[in-house]
Amino acid sequence: MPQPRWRRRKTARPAEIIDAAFDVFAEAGYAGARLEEIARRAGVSKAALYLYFETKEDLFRAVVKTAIAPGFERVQANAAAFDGPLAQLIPVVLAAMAAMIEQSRIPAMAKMVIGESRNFPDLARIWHDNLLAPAIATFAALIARAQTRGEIRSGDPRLFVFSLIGPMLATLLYRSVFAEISNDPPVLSEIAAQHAGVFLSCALQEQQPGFTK
Amino acid sequence: MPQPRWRRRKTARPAEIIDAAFDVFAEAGYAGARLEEIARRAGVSKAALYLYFETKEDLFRAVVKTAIAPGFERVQANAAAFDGPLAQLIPVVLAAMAAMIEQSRIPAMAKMVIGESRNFPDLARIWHDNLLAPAIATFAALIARAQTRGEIRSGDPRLFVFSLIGPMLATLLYRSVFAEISNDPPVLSEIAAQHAGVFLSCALQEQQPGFTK
Amino acid sequence: MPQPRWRRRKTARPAEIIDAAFDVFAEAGYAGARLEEIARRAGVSKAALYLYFETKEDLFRAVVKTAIAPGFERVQANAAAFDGPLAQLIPVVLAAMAAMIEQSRIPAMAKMVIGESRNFPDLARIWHDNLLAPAIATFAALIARAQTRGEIRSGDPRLFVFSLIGPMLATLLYRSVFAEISNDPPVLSEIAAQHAGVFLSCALQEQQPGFTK
Amino acid sequence: MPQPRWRRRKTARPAEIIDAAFDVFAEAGYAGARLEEIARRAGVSKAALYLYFETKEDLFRAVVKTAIAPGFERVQANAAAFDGPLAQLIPVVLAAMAAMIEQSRIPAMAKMVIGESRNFPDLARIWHDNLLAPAIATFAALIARAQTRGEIRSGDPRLFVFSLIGPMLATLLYRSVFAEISNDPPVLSEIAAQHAGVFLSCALQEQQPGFTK
DNA sequence: AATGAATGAGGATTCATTCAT
DNA sequence: CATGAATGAATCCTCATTCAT
Repeated sequence: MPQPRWRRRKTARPAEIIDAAFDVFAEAGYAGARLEEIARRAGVSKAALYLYFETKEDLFRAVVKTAIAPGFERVQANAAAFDGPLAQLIPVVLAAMAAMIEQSRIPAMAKMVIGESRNFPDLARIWHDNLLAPAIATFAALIARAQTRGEIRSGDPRLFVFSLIGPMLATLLYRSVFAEISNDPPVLSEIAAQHAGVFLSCALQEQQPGFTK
Repeated sequence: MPQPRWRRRKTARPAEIIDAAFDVFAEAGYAGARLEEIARRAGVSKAALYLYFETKEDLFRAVVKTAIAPGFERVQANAAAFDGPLAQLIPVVLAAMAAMIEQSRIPAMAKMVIGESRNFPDLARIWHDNLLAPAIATFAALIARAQTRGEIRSGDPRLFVFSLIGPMLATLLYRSVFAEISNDPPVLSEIAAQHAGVFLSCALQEQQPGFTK
Repeated sequence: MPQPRWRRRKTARPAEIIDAAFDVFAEAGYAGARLEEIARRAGVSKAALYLYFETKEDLFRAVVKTAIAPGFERVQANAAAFDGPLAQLIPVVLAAMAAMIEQSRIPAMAKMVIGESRNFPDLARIWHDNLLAPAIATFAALIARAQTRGEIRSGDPRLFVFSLIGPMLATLLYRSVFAEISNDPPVLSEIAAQHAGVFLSCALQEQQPGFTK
Repeated sequence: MPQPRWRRRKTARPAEIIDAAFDVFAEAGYAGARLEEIARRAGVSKAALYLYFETKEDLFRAVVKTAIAPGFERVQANAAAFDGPLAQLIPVVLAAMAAMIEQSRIPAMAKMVIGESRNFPDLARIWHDNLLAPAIATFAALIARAQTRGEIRSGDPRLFVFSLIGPMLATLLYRSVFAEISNDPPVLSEIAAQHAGVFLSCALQEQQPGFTK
């Protein structure tokens, strides 16, 4: 009589279920995910899911909300607190982001948010308001400050943010979409390093003619 | 004096169906899409879909294959044929891509491919092999050549492609995911113009110290 | 190859389904009724039910509405049109009602309406407004007229309607509730005949003392 | 100084549960009733119900059996013991029944028995054998005796019982089915009073011709 | 070629009931 | 005695797919 057939685990259960659900949703999308499969992976019965979540949709929301990566916020906070020249910050921040993303489930999560945004606009809003908007604002502010200090050429700071972050997002998606297909997909940390160089090139280019639109 | 208009439909039907299906798949994802809705929008009966496509999956494949944007190939071909300095090509190419994307259904398509890649690995492969891989190869070759000419600093050309294209992909996804949420989403053509400047900064920076990792 | 596996019977189907549903609902009550059983008895698949009715509730409503017996209305109309002395009308009307009820499904229907009235207040209202209220009003008017003519003693006409109809309702319910139990349940037509005599006794009693409240 | 109040509950529990169950069954019918709701109203856990009742069905039976109104038996006993003229008894008995019913849960109970009789024939039998059959027999005997005394016209005594009781049953059901719908439903005590007069009219009518069928 | 009608397979959800504590 | 946690067995409902016309 080693373990009782089931343990009372009211506290642990929701997290375990969310965990299992994350995987299933990530693999199959919202509509394609089967509650039975989620239950199986969580090691509970289908009915048990309903002890913790009202509906499939409710569970999905919980999954998405849970995954608003805390790691991301830390990186962003560090960046916001930095006061030195941008040229010192950028390589560090990009490397930190790369490392954090690589060991998180952000890629799978990003795929889900992208794929289900139309069906769950409220979740898209949550991601936007809690994650993307603040991150963009933080970086835009850093860039704007750098511009006043003469470290960065003139231009729309928000667009510079997309210039800065975009390649990492592209890499991340490329990897997770074509994981099984491309035999040597780009590595996030490498893109981070090389792109930091590209981005910072523009720092001293202000006077150089010929490259503005 | 027969019914020529009715006759002619026979040829047009598959395309009309694919067209309607595109919209529905784009809005709801593969699993969430209802054949009934597709039929309704195509103006035919549900059963009629089966005259042209064996299964829902078959129709989805047709949709995705059809959407491998021809516009994209043209832009890429133009770029491949260009022989001048990269600094002249980049702004033109990015602007062309922005224009082409803005009036195409590529954003919706990208969302679908991203969202369903795990369920349809063969489609992911098709997109990869027919669209992304050649595009990346073309640009990587251009960059490599520019490097030998001393126009671009040293570094992995494939990664430079992500540096070049990533911001546009990020913008495109941001727009389509947060369309209803963000009140002034970045404009693709503007990102194209400004990012061209950023990217090309590195052309002459080779000797400048301090920005490599 | 005698009969095709199924016949196209779009027109007949809804009525057949309602018919089968009536029986099942009557036997098991709303909640206890199984759509599978209804489908089986109607000779269709469960899914076919949904071609004609949106939900189980919808089907139930259709059943109840359909059963607002047209026979009843005829009897009532005849009664309303009659202009002779009440003593001639009553026996005829009660006999007609008994005959009509005996060959209709009103008893089963009444059981259902009684049992589910709390869960389907709108249906209770429909029965009330379309069947009971008019019937009560008709009879109350007849009795009121008879009172002005001196044919019926004074008293609340609506209450007289309950005096007149109540025994038949009681009989009808007794029969359908205890059908399998009582070995000689009262017969509706007999109650109708005998009670007509009882009710009309009061016609000439007006002057007799001692029985008014 | 133990916990006497808590101890005492053990005895009270079953009755409390039956009480709560009565309400829920009355509101939703057997199938529609949720054990969870019953438990909630009884202030115990769902599992606790199973300490006192084997199954839902078992609990339902207990509810129905418990509700075989003792008040009813008293009224009936009084009637059976009466030996004067029927004209004196009837108004008193009907008034007593009206009063008793109005302050009891008989109406709700009647609805339940009517609604679930087919699913619980044994309960229908219990109600029949313990309540209705004796009551009918009692009144039929009274009427038969009155007939031998020349107080009541000839006719089937059992049918006279339905003539006598039917209007009250009709009123009771009308009130409980259309409680929320009819804005001035008939009052039981008034029907009792007025109908007593109607019924007794026939006492002295024996010789009068013209009202038999 | 086209479709209205029909269905089988399957999915989310509910609920009476059990079990370990 | 009492219960929170868990579940198996339905049950309603959906939808891709088929078939007779």
